Amino acid sequence: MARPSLSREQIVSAAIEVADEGGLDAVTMRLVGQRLNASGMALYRHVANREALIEAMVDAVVGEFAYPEPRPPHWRDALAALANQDWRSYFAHPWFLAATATCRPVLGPKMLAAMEWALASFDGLDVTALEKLHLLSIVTSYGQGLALTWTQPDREGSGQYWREQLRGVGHRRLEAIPAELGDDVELDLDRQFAFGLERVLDGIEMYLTSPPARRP
Amino acid sequence: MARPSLSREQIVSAAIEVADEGGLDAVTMRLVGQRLNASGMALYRHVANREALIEAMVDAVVGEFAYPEPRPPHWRDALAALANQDWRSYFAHPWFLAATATCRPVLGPKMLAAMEWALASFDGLDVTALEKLHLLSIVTSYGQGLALTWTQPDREGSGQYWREQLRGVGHRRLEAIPAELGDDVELDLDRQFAFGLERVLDGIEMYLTSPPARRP
DNA sequence: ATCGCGTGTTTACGTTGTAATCATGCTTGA
DNA sequence: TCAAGCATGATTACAACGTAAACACGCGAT
Repeated sequence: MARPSLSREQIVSAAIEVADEGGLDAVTMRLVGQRLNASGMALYRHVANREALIEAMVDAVVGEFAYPEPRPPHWRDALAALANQDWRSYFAHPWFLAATATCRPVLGPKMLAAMEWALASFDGLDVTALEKLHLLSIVTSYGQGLALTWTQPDREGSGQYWREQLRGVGHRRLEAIPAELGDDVELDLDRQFAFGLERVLDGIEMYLTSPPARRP
Repeated sequence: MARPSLSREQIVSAAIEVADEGGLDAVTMRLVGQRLNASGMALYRHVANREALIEAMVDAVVGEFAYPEPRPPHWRDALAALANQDWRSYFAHPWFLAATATCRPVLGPKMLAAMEWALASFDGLDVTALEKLHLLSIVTSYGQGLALTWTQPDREGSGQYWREQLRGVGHRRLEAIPAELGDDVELDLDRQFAFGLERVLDGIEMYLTSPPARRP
């Protein structure tokens, strides 16, 4: 058979590059193909359709940076490392959360490996497997939710947009919000994430250290 | 002038109906217009473009259900009410989070009113305005993050999809996940949310009851 | 050598967002 | 009362999209 000049990984990598530069809307079959000196239709030999391509992109990003090995022995350090890792990924690929919100959940091999790493953080603690899953999803959900709102605007006006919004409208209506908030919204974002992460981990720790008999 | 037969609110409402039935992709200028017995181009007299329409849809949903008045006196009850309210909205309009992930953040009048309600929950506590904002965003982020993954798949196979994924692949690779997990994933979702919410609120309470001098 | 099939290309079609242009009829100044 | 003006919606048109269908090519097996 004619030896293939395109591979699925090549295509997914090229698509990720396109998305990093131009956003999810720029991930066009023709554009991704063009980056590989191929026609847009060539991609369909390796990918079912555009949606499947985006799912593959999501799974590729999940496995792009591996969690630290060996895993920190204490569950709190492990979950903090995981949360920070995910957080960086969301901003390295601002289209990522929009992709997970649009396509149906991806449970690819990379995602499974990540879950395996994460769930093992609770090894040795007196919790059921289902509780492990729920506690883990608290951390990941918090990070995803916070990043969801803030990964998008960076593409254009960045802080400018928020400064106008908060100053113009908010200053009159929301006396509770300090006026200087708009200034360093993006610089504070990492700090805000770290702050909230500690609260979330506190809540989990409170549960883990409570007597199992008193748990709901 | 010819009296308008279309209003901006009508258009936004029709678009929300279309999205509820067919998802965000179904929100087409022509389709929304058709629901109002109008051409697709007619919408452009009241809405800048499709993206602005979706932003208007987001703000409309934010204000669709008001938070309970009067606000529960204890901050924990107020935040729990807020979180449950948002949670219901995400599933009433499964396209909502995908819209916020795609468009840039919406800070419309409804959103500002909601933030005002929420921030007042912390009145009387010894926290700065910025801390109020951060604590609030922990709760909202957690809810958004958890819903982000789970509002999408319901459109098609629902639990079927997860059952296959978890059973087929996960059963071999993820011994930590109980096999019966896939059965009642969706029924347990509300319970999972409530469980995580209590952990998050515990973490916030731990912060609020700690001496202000020892806070970071 | 030749057959078959895996690979990429070309062409084509329906749908999308939206710019440009037109048709219409209410509102307003005289 | 009546003509002008303009806001509103309809029509037309176009580039770009996803992708189905048909094609051309060339290596592996026979």
